[in-house]
Amino acid sequence: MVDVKNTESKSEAGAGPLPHNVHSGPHAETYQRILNVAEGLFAKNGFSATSMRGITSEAGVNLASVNYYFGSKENLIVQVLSRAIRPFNEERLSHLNAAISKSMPNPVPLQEVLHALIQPCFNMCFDPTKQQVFQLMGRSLSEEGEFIKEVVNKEWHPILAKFNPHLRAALPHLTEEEIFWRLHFTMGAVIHTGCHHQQLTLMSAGLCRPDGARTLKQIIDYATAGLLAPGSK
Amino acid sequence: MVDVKNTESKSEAGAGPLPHNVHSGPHAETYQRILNVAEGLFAKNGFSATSMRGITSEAGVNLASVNYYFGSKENLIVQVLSRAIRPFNEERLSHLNAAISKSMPNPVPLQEVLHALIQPCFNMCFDPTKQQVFQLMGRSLSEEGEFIKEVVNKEWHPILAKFNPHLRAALPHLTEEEIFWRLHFTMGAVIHTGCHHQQLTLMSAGLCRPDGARTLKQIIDYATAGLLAPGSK
DNA sequence: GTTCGTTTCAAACGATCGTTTAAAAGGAAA
DNA sequence: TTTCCTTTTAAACGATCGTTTGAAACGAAC
Repeated sequence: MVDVKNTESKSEAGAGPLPHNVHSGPHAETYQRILNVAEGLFAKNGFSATSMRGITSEAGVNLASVNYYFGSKENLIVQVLSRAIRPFNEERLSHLNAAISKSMPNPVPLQEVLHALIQPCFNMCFDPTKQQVFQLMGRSLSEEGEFIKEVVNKEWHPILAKFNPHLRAALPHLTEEEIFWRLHFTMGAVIHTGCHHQQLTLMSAGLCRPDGARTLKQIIDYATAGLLAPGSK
Repeated sequence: MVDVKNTESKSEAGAGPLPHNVHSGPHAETYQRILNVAEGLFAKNGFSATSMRGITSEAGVNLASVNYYFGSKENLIVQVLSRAIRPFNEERLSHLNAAISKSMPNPVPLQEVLHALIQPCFNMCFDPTKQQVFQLMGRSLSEEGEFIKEVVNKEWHPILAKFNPHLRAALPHLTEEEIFWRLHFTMGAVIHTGCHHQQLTLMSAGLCRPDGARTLKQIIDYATAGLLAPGSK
């Protein structure tokens, strides 16, 4: 048996999604199955309300498998979050790079910067096979446990660094501080809409029936105007 | 002993904050102490991560007191939420009514409608003695348990009904559907900012140091422009 | 077939959960 | 003081929690 206790419990998880254990062979199936089921249950019910027994029974694996592969529930949460966020942020970056190439040598239009930032959100949260991932991210901001926010912030930071200069170029009338404010508002609108769009349907008595394309257009129109509003500069 | 089991467990909680038990006398102290402590712990750690033992020990009351006065943890959550939301929404309405009187017979300017809707949020979440309440409301949208969302929606509905005609009057260029979309975006920005403003400080590396007044001005500028953006009408 | 490292398994660990119970304590009315 | 109802209390209920254990099952190497 592999000794799992020598590994740091507060594991920094190293550079990426590396499993808690060194494992090779057919185990990959169990490992991945746990990740997939955990992602769905965490998204649906929250972290603390999801039990390891709920995960393992739905995944059809033994209860001890989670601690065998991930060491602890806390580390499982970190792995689930990291895996969920990564491809999502990669899509943002590839959209932005495409927009940069297309606009070269001119600055990227604001709408296209916003599109690259936001489109992956709604592409995800209206896809029945992936919507749980976005719910998961929205939930992770409100959930107890500081280590959860750390994961989200760690993944968000390089995205911000890449988008920031293009926002500054597109919004020369704003101070850097104002850009941060309005970007924060925009992300709030995106996250809230992505996670709670059923509330919009409810509030409008069915008048608004959000889907990916319509939601994207509506929020880009709104955010573009909000960001372009006069600043103090 | 009062028989508590004949009362409906899935209690609709009647018309308001009425306690689970009919009680009169000095008990009010225990009852209120539970509500106050529960509010703080729910806000800080979430509903399912907060235990009854944690509540009662911090409140200095007996463990059984919660079930005696509230019947169940679920009903305690409902009571805490309802009590927290009510004065907050009353402040919104009184601000709106003041703005109506001032503008009479002209329509209320959009900025003032937004001010009435938003100001109580930031008045609350930057007040150290009340900030937990807003965190609680933001959390309640993401938390497991459908009954939680029901409470929030029930309290939100009359607010929407009262504000809606003034939004329509101030935004004649938008369809009703578009107004709902953009109002939803605005509330997303408000809730996200109110609940996670420390993330803004982090993201801006300390450049943005939100306080009630500054946050209010920034978000009203942003949301006004977003709502006034051209529509499809 | 035997060996050895990996993975799975059933079972149990101690801890904590929300809730219930029956008795004790308290306090006003008689 | 006695009565009656309200409130508080300590203790226990069964259930579930995350985690650990040691043995069984598996699969390649020899």
